[in-house]
Amino acid sequence: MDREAEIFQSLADSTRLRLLHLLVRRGEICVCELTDALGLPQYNVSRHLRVLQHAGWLSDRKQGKWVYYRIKPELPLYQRTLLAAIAELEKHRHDLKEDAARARQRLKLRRGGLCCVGLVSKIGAATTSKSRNLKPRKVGNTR
Amino acid sequence: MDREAEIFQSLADSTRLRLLHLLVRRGEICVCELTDALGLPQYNVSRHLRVLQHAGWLSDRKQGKWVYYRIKPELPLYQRTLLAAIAELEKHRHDLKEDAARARQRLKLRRGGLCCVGLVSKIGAATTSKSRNLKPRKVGNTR
DNA sequence: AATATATATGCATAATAGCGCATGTGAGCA
DNA sequence: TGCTCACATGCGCTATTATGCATATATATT
Repeated sequence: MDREAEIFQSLADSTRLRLLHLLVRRGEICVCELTDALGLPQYNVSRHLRVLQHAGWLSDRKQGKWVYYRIKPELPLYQRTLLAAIAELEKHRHDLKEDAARARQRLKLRRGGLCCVGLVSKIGAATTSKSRNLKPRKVGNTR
Repeated sequence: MDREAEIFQSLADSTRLRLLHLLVRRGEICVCELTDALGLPQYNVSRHLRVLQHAGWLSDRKQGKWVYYRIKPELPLYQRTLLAAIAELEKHRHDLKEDAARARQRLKLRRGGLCCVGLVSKIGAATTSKSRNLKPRKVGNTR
């Protein structure tokens, strides 16, 4: 598969569209926030992020235990056009609005720019629960 | 796979990007013309066209033995934005320019709006050769 | 040093996609 | 009526992909 087909391939998955959509809307978001916003297992989110990054969409930044992802700045025009199409998708898909709402709530919990400092007792967020890789309980309805 | 992921999936293939690109540029084109422009076996082109049509990109029109495909008019905004991205791709991919050049030559041969009237002896076009489904000999260089 | 948390990944499996080949279908023409 | 041509499709094969589970890695924290 050539380069451009790979880029389109990276968009050919509902989870990845949801991730990109959130990153387009909200800027830099860490994995645990994305995991909570989407209500999917962490390993799942992590792997889809890797696909998106490999396709050239994302850059990441490690800070402490967390990894923040964002849309790579300076994308070629056709990729920015594709992102515009994804943003436009929100008008067709209610689930993207729900993702955005959950993300908004989750991002409120940041303290000093950090994504989840001492959240365990506060909200019982999925990724900070005791059991590892437990499918997080749904924050809202997930389609 | 939901609707939008299916639409992106339909773009995640090099052959389909080439087909869409030609249809965006040239309007209505019949299968044999597309087959010659791409230099691929007819059954291959036919199947990819079906995928694109199923994803909602194309409408077709039968005329005699031929089937003409074109981009469906009145696509939702985000799909038109996607087509804009595909058109923009030409600046990154030389092969799309080559497709366009071969298509231009092939479309010149139309007579009275028909795609290939009595072309057999004239150009020995791939799809009009004696043997069925023989891989067409290359019209130009095909990557 | 031991433990807990955030993230990534190896492995097995099931689902899917593309391709080549042969053949079916339907229209036009001799 | 039979043949040819344009197009479509069923079948078998192979390659790729998504997912769940378990676990590795790395960075705090105690």
